[in-house]
Amino acid sequence: MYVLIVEDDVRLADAVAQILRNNDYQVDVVHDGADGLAYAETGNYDAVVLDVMLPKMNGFDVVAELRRRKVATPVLMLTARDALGDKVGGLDSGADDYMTKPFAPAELMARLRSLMRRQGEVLFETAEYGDVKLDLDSCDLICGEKSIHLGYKEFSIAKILMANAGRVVSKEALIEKVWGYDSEVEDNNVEAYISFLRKKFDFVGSKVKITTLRKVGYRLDEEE
Amino acid sequence: MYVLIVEDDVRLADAVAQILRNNDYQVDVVHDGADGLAYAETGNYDAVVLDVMLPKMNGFDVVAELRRRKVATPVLMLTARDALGDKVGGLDSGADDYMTKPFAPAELMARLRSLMRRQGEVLFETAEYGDVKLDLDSCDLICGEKSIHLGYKEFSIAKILMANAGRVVSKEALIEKVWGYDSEVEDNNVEAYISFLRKKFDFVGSKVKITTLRKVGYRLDEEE
DNA sequence: CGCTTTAAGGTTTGTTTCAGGTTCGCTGGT
DNA sequence: ACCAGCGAACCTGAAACAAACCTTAAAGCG
Repeated sequence: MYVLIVEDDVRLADAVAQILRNNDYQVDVVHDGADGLAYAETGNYDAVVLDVMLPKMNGFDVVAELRRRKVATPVLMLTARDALGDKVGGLDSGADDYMTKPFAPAELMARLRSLMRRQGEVLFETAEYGDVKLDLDSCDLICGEKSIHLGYKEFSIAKILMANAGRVVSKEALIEKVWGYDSEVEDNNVEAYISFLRKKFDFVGSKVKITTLRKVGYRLDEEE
Repeated sequence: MYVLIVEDDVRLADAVAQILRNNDYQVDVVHDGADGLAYAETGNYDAVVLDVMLPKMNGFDVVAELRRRKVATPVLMLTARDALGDKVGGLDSGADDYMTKPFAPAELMARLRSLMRRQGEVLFETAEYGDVKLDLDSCDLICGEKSIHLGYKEFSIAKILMANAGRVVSKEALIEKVWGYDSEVEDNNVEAYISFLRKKFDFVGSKVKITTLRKVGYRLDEEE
């Protein structure tokens, strides 16, 4: 479980980090909004703890931008005081929960657990679907005895498709998550990778297929 | 992105419309509750901004009626003053958010964005009428065990018909919503799609039929 | 070198058009 | 009133068309 802490007050940041580490979380800490956004954007965290008052970019803007970029990582906002305005602003801009400083360690943990549980229902964490597995370390696609290596981009796409198995993922979503929100990649690029992936799914003899939904996107399905 | 504004104060309505247009939304404005209901009911908007105090039919009743008719378009209610009663009433009757006048343009935009984002995630994944369902992700028409894929245009038309099930939809309305308000499409084109759709409704063995009303339009009906 | 991107031609699928047929409602004659 | 006949509106299948997508090869790039 990875958590990102974005908090400029170093003492508080350390304290929170300590609490989380004591509860067996992996923790990264950054100290301003711009860094927070950059880190969170990777989508590699299971939750983000985000202060409102931050150098470079305030917490609201960070969340808002994250959401705009279709990063769904749950965000717990910290605000200095019980300012109702902050609360409204926070939830509005896309945060999932909100907590006033100071707070008890137990409350922090409770809220975080709650957030991650909520997400757990929706997002697959296992890179596994049907008869195929995705080795998240080595980027190998595995099915039974056979396995084949995936390039990093192939791998990212496969991961996203598997996380949303059975649901449709649009080309735009793939581009945004794999290449970044403002990239100039052509649709054809995605198509090429889909083609590669199909070949590799085929090679390992999987029953899982990528089906195309014209004008809509792609979806991972299991052949019956 | 289409937004409907229902507000009897013409100056305010214009102001709001302007704000939205500046943010690249398509905006329609109507000035009383009855019209508001009629327009919103089409299901063709991504959000509705709805005043509480309205001629003909007040905002609460409009939302309540919308929800009763299974229209899930998110609604942002406007109320003249910070009357707590209004707020409770508004959220109670099915509105998704609530804002007091006067308000800052930025706040309006923030709340609208938040509403639409929320809609993107959770809102009905399927439209439903009689014994048929429309999978809004995969564009499949489903009835019992059978299902069949719809092309994008077919799908759009089916969606509009289902959103207005039991009511008549004119050919012009269909053309406007599916092809755009200034398109040069022939009526026959719509007729062709209606034909396709009938065939597919038939294929899945649905009891739902598209009935023609000469010189008027089409309507979705359930065979008794 | 392996991964990524670009380019080009081919394939499929959804869309539009067209032509002929059918239905419906109106009109005028009985 | 009734019915025949006519034209407008509508239906539908086939064929032409266009857009989206696939695939492969080859060119970049670290």
